Parts: sequence; structure tokens; C-alpha cells
Amino acid sequence: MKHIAESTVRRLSLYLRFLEEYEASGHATISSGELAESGGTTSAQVRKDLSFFGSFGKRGMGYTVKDLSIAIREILGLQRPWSVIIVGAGKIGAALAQYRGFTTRGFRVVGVYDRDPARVGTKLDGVSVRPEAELERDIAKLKPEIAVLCVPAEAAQAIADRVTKAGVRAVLNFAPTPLKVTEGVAMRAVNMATELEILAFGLTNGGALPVR
Amino acid sequence: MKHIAESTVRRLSLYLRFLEEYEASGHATISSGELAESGGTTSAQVRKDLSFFGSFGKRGMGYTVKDLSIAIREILGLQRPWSVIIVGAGKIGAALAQYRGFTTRGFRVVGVYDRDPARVGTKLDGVSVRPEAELERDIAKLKPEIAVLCVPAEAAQAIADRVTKAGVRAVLNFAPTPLKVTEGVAMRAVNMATELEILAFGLTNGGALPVR
DNA sequence: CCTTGTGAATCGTTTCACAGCC
DNA sequence: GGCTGTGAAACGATTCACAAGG
Repeated sequence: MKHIAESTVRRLSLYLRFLEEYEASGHATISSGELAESGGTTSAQVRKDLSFFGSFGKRGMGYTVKDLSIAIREILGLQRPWSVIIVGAGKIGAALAQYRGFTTRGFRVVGVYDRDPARVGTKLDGVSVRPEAELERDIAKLKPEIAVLCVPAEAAQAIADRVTKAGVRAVLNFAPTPLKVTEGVAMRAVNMATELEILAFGLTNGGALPVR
Repeated sequence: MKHIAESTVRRLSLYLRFLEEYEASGHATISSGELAESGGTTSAQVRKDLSFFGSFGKRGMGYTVKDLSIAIREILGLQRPWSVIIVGAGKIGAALAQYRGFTTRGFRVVGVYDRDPARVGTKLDGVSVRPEAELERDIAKLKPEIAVLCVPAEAAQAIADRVTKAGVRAVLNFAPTPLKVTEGVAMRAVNMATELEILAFGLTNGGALPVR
């Protein structure tokens, strides 16, 4: 398969969200232009993004909202549910464990882990926090595909090593430190402080950073 | 001023974090190669990133860790503190209000707002939650530069409109919906579900997405 | 000799523009 | 007539490669 840009995948995710709303509000078809406006991009961009995966529209008509939703869900791999574990049940880990936006999209939180005995045993939205020592055993049993790391920076690399060694093939890192993972493991990082720093740069150097 | 790519700014933020650690561990100088390794990039990339803003190194020697830290802090606009308000004191808003990573970087949370009376008055790390109705009045008084939105998707655009109209010039959006802001307002979005979906795509289409 | 700083080359993404089809 | 799908052109970011300087 061809290489797909991350920016393309990110936009597909946005398109899908808009299509779901659009379908709920009773529309049956949509044009690339309407879809573009929803995601702050251009109609050509929308068509190009989709063209990597096939042709889903009808010339002169646009796209069938329902069919396109299904197609994008398939492209993103969302026809099936994904199992997620969260490591680190501090403020952010706990917030994510209870975040509705995950579950509604087919991501099931099947385990939450912490090394602090005071947190072990507490319940977060139906899932109880388990000791970090059980990680390997649980991964072997539950086979989660994705691990979300919400541990302190110092602990993050060690946890990433442990979960990937135990078979997890995708990591979402909220710890404010870059992680190295072995070839073949998908990795993404969300760094809240960096996001604020990019905004600070934008405010300081008015206009140097193209505003989205 | 020249246009600076967002990716450059993001890397500068990473370099700075590493430089701070590196300085703390007693090193006085660093080469572009060492800095590159820390951030998962190349020495040429590091030098190019810095070259947009000046020349900070000595040929044959590398960079003075302390001087480069100061230079990057200045580039990012971190010599001065920034005031931040958080709108929405649900799970994620509350977690961010108490997140140490913000305060240690010079971002001061000066206000937290919620429309739910049950949450108003509760204390989050020393800042008490105030009613959303007070937003405009407080912004006029406290002059926060940045607003972090942790409200539900349906409410996000209205809050963005209110805070920008009241004078906030940068918005960090955690609500899972794209926002339109007026020209001249810096905007960034963090969408947790999208991040998981990018990972799901990576897992589904093994290798199509270049793994970072 | 080592490492920076930077023009030039390469690579990748977005935009353009239009042929093809409903 | 209107809108998609897509090569080609334009643009932007990264990598290369080397001259310059400690």
C-alpha cells in the first residue's frame, strides 16, 4: 500500500465526525465542498484525501452520507472495536478512563493501572484500577491493542518498553517526554505543555505562525 | 518576519525540554547531533530549525547549553509568564487545572469556569471554580492571554466566540469539534479520539502510516 | 579535525485545473 | 450544469553536502 500522510488520516477522522452529525440531521448526500467547509479545508483536499482509498462519490451528485461514513470507518479501521489500557491513574489517566469520547467511538477501556497502592482498587467508570505489576499478565490475557500512557515523564519509557514487549502494538503517550519504540509499534504523543508553547510562540511572533 | 512551520516550533519546545534536563545533569555544551537524538530528528534539522532565528553555536564546539536554553525560551516567548483560563471544569478541565506541567513552564492558571452550579465554588489546586457567566467580566479584569476549552462539543463554539470577543487571543481546544475563530486569534486543537483513530489506522494498515 | 550554518537538491503535500461522468 | 477524480504545477519541509570558522 501507498504511504498515507498523517494529515490525511487526521482529516478523515474529522470528516467522519461531521458526516455522523450530518446524517443525524437528516441529509442524504454531501458534496466535497460542504465537507471541506466543516473541516476547515478545501474541496480539492477532501477529494484527494478520499482518492487514496478509492472513489466513493457520484459525479454531479456528491457523496451518499451513509456510504461515505461507512467507507471512512472502514478505512480508519473502526468497523471493529479496539481494546485500550490506560497506564497511570492520576488526574489525566483517570479523566481519560472516564472520557465518553473514547467509548462512543469503539475504543473500550479494558484496564487501568497504577503503581500507587492507594489508587489500586478504586473504580473509574466501572473499571477498577489494578496494580502496575499485573501489566504483563493482563496484556497476555486481554490482548489490548493500544496502551495510553499517563505516567510521569521519568516512568514513561520503562512502561512503553514493558507494554510493547508484552505485545501492545500502539502507544498514545501523554507523558511530557519523547519515547523510543521498536520498529512496527505505532506511537503518538500528546504534549499539553508543547501545545501551550506553540500558542505562546504565536502570540509572541504575531503572524509568523500560520493560524489554522 | 519569515513564516515558521508549526513543526519547527514543536521541535523547539522539545529541544528546550531536553536542554533543561541536560543542563541539570551538569553538561555545559551540546552538539546538534546530541540534541537531534533526544528529539528523534537529525542534526541538520536541528541546525535548520535554529537558523531561522539566528546563529547560536560555535563551529567545532556545538552550543552552550545554558545560552541555547535562554535563546529558545526567548524565541518561544517564555521569558514572561502567560495567564491561562480554563473553561469547563469536568474531568479533563479539572485535570488540566491541576496539571503541574503547565505551571512549571510559566503558564499560570488564573481562572477556571463552569456553568454547572454544583461545580462552582469547588477548589482546584488553589483556584476556585467560578460561574461561566463571569467570563467576560473576569477576562476584562485578569487579561488572560490563553483560554483552554474543556467544554462539551455543542458548547465549544459559543465559548470560543465569547472569550475571543472579550479579548483572549489564543485558544487551546479540547472539545471534539472544529472551531472557527476570527483572523488573528491563535488556535490549536487536541482531539483525543482522533489520536486513537490515527493509531487504529496505523494498526489496520500496517506500515502505510510512517511510524514516528 | 570537528561542528556549525546554509544554499541546493530532494521529497512530500497541497492546490490547480480540467477531463470524465452523472 | 454540477461535481468528482486525478494528473500536473506549485508550494513547503526536510535532507544533503559543503564552505567557513573555532
